[in-house]
Amino acid sequence: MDKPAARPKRTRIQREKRELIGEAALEVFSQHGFRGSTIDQIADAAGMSKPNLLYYFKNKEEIFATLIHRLMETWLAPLREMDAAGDPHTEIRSYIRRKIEMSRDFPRESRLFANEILQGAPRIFPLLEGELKELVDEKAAVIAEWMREGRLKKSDPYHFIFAIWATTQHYADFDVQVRAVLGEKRGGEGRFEDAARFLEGLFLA
Amino acid sequence: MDKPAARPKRTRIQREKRELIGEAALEVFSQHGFRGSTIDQIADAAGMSKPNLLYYFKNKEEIFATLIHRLMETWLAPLREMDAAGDPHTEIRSYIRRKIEMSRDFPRESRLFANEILQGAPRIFPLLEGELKELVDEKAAVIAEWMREGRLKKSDPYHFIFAIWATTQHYADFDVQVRAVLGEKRGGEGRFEDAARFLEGLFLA
DNA sequence: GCAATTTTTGACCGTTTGGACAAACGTTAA
DNA sequence: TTAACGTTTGTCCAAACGGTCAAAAATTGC
Repeated sequence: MDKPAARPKRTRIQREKRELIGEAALEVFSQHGFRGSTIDQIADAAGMSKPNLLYYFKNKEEIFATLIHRLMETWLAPLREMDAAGDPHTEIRSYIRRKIEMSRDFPRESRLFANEILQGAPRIFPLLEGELKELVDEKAAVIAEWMREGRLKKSDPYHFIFAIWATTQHYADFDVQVRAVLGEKRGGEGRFEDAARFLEGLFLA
Repeated sequence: MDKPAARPKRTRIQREKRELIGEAALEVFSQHGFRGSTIDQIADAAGMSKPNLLYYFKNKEEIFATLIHRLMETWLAPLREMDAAGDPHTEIRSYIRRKIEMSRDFPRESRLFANEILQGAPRIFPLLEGELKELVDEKAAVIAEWMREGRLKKSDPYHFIFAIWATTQHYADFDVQVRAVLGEKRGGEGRFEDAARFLEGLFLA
């Protein structure tokens, strides 16, 4: 209904190079934002010349759009996995764990996403209103049901989800600040484990 | 010890114009980030020409630096006000309230700050390690003491503070997303009040 | 082995941007 | 009135940037 999205047939090299460029672009974009990044920087990071890169992507905008759309899927996956038939505490705990793991393992993706939202989500607003809202509506209903059944402490399911997002992504997006405040001793690798434990206690009181 | 900071004597016009430029720069920088903003945009927003603006500020960097340093004070004020002698629940509740009010009333400041941290805090890292860390160390000790006395549910005081920061600032920084998900009905002005109530319940369980 | 196709490169272009500068304008106070 | 000082503007520049293009080089399919 939306778009046939006539999948362009790609050669092996095209697939590989687009992948390589995506990786390089993620590195650069997540550090400097869209406007702060240059095609030259990305080309450098990908080990190729600018015109060569532009042979694989029409322009800077298209690189960014491709990245962020791919990202959205990864990003929503953990929430999708939340199972209405499962045990509420187990489900919530797993969700928090997975989100913290994503902050630990994919901080660049998290920052790229944060950057886009901060700027007003110019490129993905339709997805927020559409796909994201639908998913959250669905899961909020699940949580609300759990609360009604007395299997989870009553509160606002939407703000409950927001709070999980905010706290878990904080450890990727505000990493510098977290490490600066925790200092040498507690700012090491263990901080994600500490965070996960704290958040489980907070949300599953 | 640090810098005599020989306060430059300014004329009335200089004070007024620098203020005007600061306001305009906040508007522009918070929307597009540092690299995404141009001096021309800021000059336009301030209703003056580019060379005129550069008569009041040496360069783009200095405008940004001035803004973000001024901002830090405002930002830390609510935490500073947390009183060790007060009632723990009242103090925490007030802190959350104040932070939510800041997200509602000064979203541009919040986004500017978030942007800076996201990029790795290139301009304010020393402040994070210094002033901010000291303040948090102090208040974390206060909270830890409250917990030891059994006047507040036990948890990690540092992550407790992080969680308050993350959740409250979320409503400024991720505003577009929050509104997109909540939709027409719940995404109106009332969302801050809803958030405040939810967060009080979450942190003061 | 060779022609067709895909990939890579260097040179180039128009625009945007941060910033410099000198000249003009306005204000103040002796 | 006038000299000194503060403010504003138009013009200009060099660098950075996004993107094009034609031609060279490499790869692929027969």
